Amino acid sequence: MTNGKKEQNTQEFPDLLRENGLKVTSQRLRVLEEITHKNAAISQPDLEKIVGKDIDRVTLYRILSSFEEKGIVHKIFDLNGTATYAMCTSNCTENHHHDQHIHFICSVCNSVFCLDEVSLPKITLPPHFALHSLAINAVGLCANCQKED
Amino acid sequence: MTNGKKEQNTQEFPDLLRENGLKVTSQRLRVLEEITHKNAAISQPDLEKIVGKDIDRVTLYRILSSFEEKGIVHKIFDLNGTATYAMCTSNCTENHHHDQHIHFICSVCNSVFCLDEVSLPKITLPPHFALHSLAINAVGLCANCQKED
DNA sequence: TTAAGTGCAAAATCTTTGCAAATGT
DNA sequence: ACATTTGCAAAGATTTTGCACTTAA
Repeated sequence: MTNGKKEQNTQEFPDLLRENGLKVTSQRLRVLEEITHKNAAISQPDLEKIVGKDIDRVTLYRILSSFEEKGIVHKIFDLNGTATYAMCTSNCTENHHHDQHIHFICSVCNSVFCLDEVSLPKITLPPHFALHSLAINAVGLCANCQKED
Repeated sequence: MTNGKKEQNTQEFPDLLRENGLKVTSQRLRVLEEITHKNAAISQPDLEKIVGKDIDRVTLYRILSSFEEKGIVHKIFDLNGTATYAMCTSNCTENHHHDQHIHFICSVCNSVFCLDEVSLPKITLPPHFALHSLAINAVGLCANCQKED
């Protein structure tokens, strides 16, 4: 189980931004750090709490949507419909995401984990439905919350 | 492909409400009609447009959340994170939903379909994850939007 | 130097809360 | 008659927009 991060250390963030035609700013680096910091996807509200002292709320919105647009991060909605963000693993390009992995959402702590190593099932749809991608959310108890039962 | 409705005609709505300890009001009947009317789940904003003249926005919020709480409808988030609602098929009780079917979300018209007849795949999670339920969203083109390509 | 990015103010939405009036049983 | 439900007003939260100032390249 990973956070989907590309085994990339902090050093690589400026390159990541440049590759995507984005200027390297302290705010963007900070957001990248926070997103990769946790073992799970991070919600917009949580991000806001963490960086809110340093980064304007509006700027955060704009940074996150530009990251998503460029394929740097992907956006998952948790059980409450709250947007959460995780790094894209690979192959994600502008307006074309390949976040084809299962997400695990803990029903207790609401954490979102990207399960890159679990393979996607084959789904057969009824006639006249053309499948482009699958978004699978497995809901249950994460390791941490099981302990506390 | 169905809307998840229990083959129930309009006549049965009052019973459905009574069974769930809810009073039969014209507003609630109206919302039930609209939710079962379409072949797909309906979003809160769309519902609001349709019934907005007759039902207060706040009342709509309260009706939808009471329906969800009682297990009359279930809530799915579409690709934009917008709440959409569809009838529960069966076995849904207060605070315990069994909407264990795949949802198909059209990336063009954003419609959400409940695919009751598609069986759920088996997913094997990494150690220390306890699975409770699967929420699978298949994204692609629905029959209508394929025609218009 | 200059195009892109940021912060602040303000607008536009979306969602919740409190309470008096209306309604179903 | 009485508990629920509704509508309205208002508060609170979230998200977007416009614009002047700042910053990276």
